[in-house]
Amino acid sequence: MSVAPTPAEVFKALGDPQRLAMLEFIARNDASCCVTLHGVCACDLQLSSGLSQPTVSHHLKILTDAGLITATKRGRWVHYALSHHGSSIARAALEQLHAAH
Amino acid sequence: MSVAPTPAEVFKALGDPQRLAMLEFIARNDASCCVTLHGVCACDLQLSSGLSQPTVSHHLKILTDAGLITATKRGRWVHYALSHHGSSIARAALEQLHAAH
DNA sequence: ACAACACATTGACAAACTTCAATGTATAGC
DNA sequence: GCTATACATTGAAGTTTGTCAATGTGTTGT
Repeated sequence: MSVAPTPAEVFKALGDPQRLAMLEFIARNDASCCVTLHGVCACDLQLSSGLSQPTVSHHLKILTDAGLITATKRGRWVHYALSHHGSSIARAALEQLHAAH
Repeated sequence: MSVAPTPAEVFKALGDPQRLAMLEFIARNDASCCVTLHGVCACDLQLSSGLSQPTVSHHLKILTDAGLITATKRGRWVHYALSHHGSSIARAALEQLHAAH
């Protein structure tokens, strides 16, 4: 579905305070390493951010398209977890800049 | 004059293809390690990007404010070089995300 | 089947961004 | 001084982004 995101796309997704806060919230409550917890659903982010539900959904789509998080639907909920795909692209882009130095 | 840039500011500055290309150009022609070369001036970036002079100046200001490059005026020219300040902020923000994981 | 819930999508609007033409500022050379 | 050069700033146009209200889709429980 989503093609490989470009470095600029990843950085652009990271370039919003609200989305960075969402990422941090997901990171702190990530359950991808300990399966006992249920992880982070969109309603949690709606509560923590104070934004409206459509706005949260919009930001989550951008983060997902950038490969920064993964969305897995379980029942009525969609659980979000960190994905290393996007951030590794960002890290590689940063490294490449300083490698040419 | 410029206060410490926030991670979101740095990422936003990186989130534009033209600015990323400029950064890469500056990185490849950086002279901060070998003083014999004269480095990159704004006119070089104008030529390599194909953008107008005011647009190049605008992007360079954004990159400078984000702490990603430094601008040093020598005579009529302003020479731009990579700065590790901004990118280290970006790297730290990425690390912090995965440290909480 | 029906109601309630979790989330996505659409439409709309204000703010921000990208871009360039025109103009301003400072430096170098005559 | 005057002219040319290198870059910054201003003003304006078109596009994109962030946000929410309204609505749609799918799932759970009764």
